[in-house]
Formats: sequence, C-alpha cells, structure tokens
Amino acid sequence: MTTTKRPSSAVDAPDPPGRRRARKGEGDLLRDEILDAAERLLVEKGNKDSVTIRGVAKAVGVSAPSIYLHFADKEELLYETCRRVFDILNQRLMEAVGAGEGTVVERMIRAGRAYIAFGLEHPGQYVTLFGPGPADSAPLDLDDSDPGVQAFGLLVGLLEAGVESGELKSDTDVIAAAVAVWAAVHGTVYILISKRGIAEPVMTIDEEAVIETALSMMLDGLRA
Amino acid sequence: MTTTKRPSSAVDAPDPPGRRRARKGEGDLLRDEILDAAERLLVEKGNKDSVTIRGVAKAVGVSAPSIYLHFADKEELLYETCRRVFDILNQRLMEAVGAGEGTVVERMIRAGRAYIAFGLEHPGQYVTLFGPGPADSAPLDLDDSDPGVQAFGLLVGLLEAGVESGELKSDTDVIAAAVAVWAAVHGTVYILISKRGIAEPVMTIDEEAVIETALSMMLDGLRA
DNA sequence: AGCGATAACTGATCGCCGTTAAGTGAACGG
DNA sequence: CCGTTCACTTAACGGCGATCAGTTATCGCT
Repeated sequence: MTTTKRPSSAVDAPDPPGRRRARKGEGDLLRDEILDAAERLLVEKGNKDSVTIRGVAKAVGVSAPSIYLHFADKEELLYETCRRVFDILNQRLMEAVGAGEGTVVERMIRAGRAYIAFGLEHPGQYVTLFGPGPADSAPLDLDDSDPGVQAFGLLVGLLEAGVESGELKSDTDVIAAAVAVWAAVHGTVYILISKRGIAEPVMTIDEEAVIETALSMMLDGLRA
Repeated sequence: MTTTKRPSSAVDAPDPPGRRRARKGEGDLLRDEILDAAERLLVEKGNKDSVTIRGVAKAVGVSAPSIYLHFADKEELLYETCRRVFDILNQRLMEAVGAGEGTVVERMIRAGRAYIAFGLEHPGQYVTLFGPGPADSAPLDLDDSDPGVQAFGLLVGLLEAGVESGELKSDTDVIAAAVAVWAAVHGTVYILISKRGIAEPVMTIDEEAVIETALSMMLDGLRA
C-alpha cells in the first residue's frame, strides 16, 4: 500500500486506472462510462468477440462483476452500445429523406447512400448489431423504439408514397419490396465491410462504383 | 476400470463413445470424421460459436487435442467444413446457369434463385462462411479453387455475356455490377436467415415474395 | 458525532473455452 | 524381437462469461 490511495487528489488521473466510487444516487454514471468504453473498444477491435467484459471493466477502471450491476449479460451490453449509434443512423436517414424534398426515387437514393455510408463508417457496430447472434436468441420482442423498426417503417412509408404517386410500379408489394431494398443495401454494406483489407478476389473494388450501381440498379427496377 | 475396455467387442457401438484407433496409414480417416461431426453440429446449433472443439471431439469419440493433428485451429476446421458444402453450391449454380439455356437475364434469375435457396437451406454454414470473421483475419489469399472466387467468376462471365449481347446496359461496369448483384442476393439470404423465427417487426414476411421482388428488381435495373 | 441501512463495488471462484506440451501405446519395418 | 513412427491421450495454461458472498463508502437520522 504505498501508492494506492485516492480519497483525495483524484482529479489529475482521467479515469481508467483508479475510479472514484459514485455517490449514493449516482450509480447510473457508471453505466454510461461502461457504454462509452465498450463503444471505444468495439470500434478499435472491430469485432465483438474481441471485446471482453473484463476488458471493458479494466478500461473503465472497475472490476468485471460491476458490469453486471448495469447489464444483464454481454449481449445486452453490446446491444445497448450499438443501439446508441443506430439512433444516429435514424436521424441521418430522416434528414436524407425529409430535407431537400425531390421525388421519391431521389429521396430513396439519398437514404440509401446515407445508410451505406453510415454502415461503412461504423463497421464494428454494424456487424455486431446485424451480424449473427446466438442461435437461441430470444424472440427479441422489438418495439417501436427499436431503431431497426423505425428505419424499416420509414422505408415502407417511402415506398407507399412512391406507389401512390405513380412513381413506382403500381403492383408493388411494399412490404416485400422494403425487405428486398433493405437486403440490397445491407448486403452492400456487409460485403464492402468484409472485403475491406483482404486480398481482392479478382481486382480492387471501387467502392463508389459498387454503391452507385447497387442503388441505381435497385431503383430502376422499382420504377414504373 | 469396470466397463472401459474395448480391444475386442467394438462393433456394436457405432462410433461416438469409443473409437477404434486408425491403422498406420489411415490417419486421414479421422479428418473426415471430424469434418462430418463439425458439419452436423454446425447445422444443429446454427451458430459457429456454439460449435466447440471439445464438442466436435466428443461427437467423434476422440480427445480434443486430436483435432489439432488435422486442423491448425478452429477457424480452419470451420472453413473446411463450410467449404465442402459450398462446392455443392457452385455445382448448383453452374447447373442453373448452364442448363436450359435461355437469355442471360433468365439464367441470372435461375442462378439467383438457386443461390438464395441454397443459403436458406444451409444457414449455419452460410453465416459461418460469410459472417464476420476475426478482425485480424489474415489477408486470406484465396486462389481459384475457392468456391467464392469461382462463383464470382461465373457471375462476372454472365454479366459480360449480357453486355456483349446487348441484353444489359452497355455502359455497365461488370465488376461493380457483379459485386452489387452479389450483395443484393447475399443480403436477401442474410436477412431472411436472421429474421427466421424472430418476432416479425411489422408483419409476417413472405419469403417467396421477397425473393422474387429482389431478383426482378435487380435485373430490371440491369436490363438495357 | 455516531450509527444502522443501503447503494456501489470487489475478490474469489465456477465451469467452459481454445490451445499447447509432454507422454503413451499400438502398429509396422527390419 | 526391437526400435521407430504414427495415432492418439492426459494434463495443464491462460482467458473467457458469469455468479456469489462479502466489503466499503455514503447516506438519513438521531
């Protein structure tokens, strides 16, 4: 016990090694610190399996079991971590769709570009949230606050508007089309993420060209 | 040591618990048994993290370290496991493309349907092979024997034929288009797999409708 | 100022994992 | 019959997610 004491003089060290215990009503402070650390580690490691409960705890400057005071298990921690950034995605999607107006097709293109760009900016969170979860994963009763549900609703609304205005094929099954469109942009994000930095199978992939091809392909196919 | 002996009388038990040691030149027998067991477990668990080296070893009736006599690590074991089934996919794709002839668009639709159907039939292997690997994953120098490279080459060839025959837009960047098409079918498979058996976000998804919508959307967008 | 209650957090431990090192015994060639 | 070699095992390491039984700091209250 030579150096380990911190009742006073605790403002210089930022946080990680020694952390001041939260005061009585402020237990939730730790929750946010945990989420921040988990997000930082997820971005840096790029892979959810490389983010460990123990690692997050050490980054926060706390013991591993403390995590469980705020999250039921690792899955919940990661979900909440990614959820925060996906709320930002929804914001961006709504901006892309709402601002500048234009035709439905133009708005969909903008939204698609925003979605893909966002996914490529946050690959760790993207594959964590949309990647394969445990096979036994609970029915995952998602409500309207779930960012995925919101984004899907936005897409369905857009397609409905397009059909109604005659801009899109009138016999479109909007639900099926929404899933198909989502699948196409999702696949684009996923493949571009996966292929980042691996030996190119045939040649270097021009990301921009792929994105624009995918988007125009999709929408030409939907147009009336 | 009451019941544990097996020098003789070893024909009744099939394999799992006690396994006859292979003879001198037949060490590779175990390799195939391991692959079979790994495939079985992967199909049954649906998730690569639920397939453990120890579990595979027990299923074969062998000790865990024996796996490492035939595979460098778990990743290699899983890769080889999935590779076997993806060779079958390539076969099916070539049948779909080659047989019955027809226009390029027709052949692409058949291939797309075959790809998606295959992915949905083998979800465990699909997400294992195409899902997120470790972030540090080696450049993965894939050669022409890799099923992914072969399938991609098939797709590129098809697109080139379509452009040449005037069936597809003449200004198509075939590489970018191939990636985009692959992304779209991949995304469709991935999303339909992920959404299997979870509480539907908006309503029940009609898989057939999604598949047909995705395929026609794609190809209408590519057509001249 | 002192004290019991309670919120916030820790140390020790469990059972599992992937992986490695060292050893054992059966099958073969000579 | 013997030594080598192949096929495999036992034991163990370090790290993982998770649990449980404490421990300590802060609070309201007298």
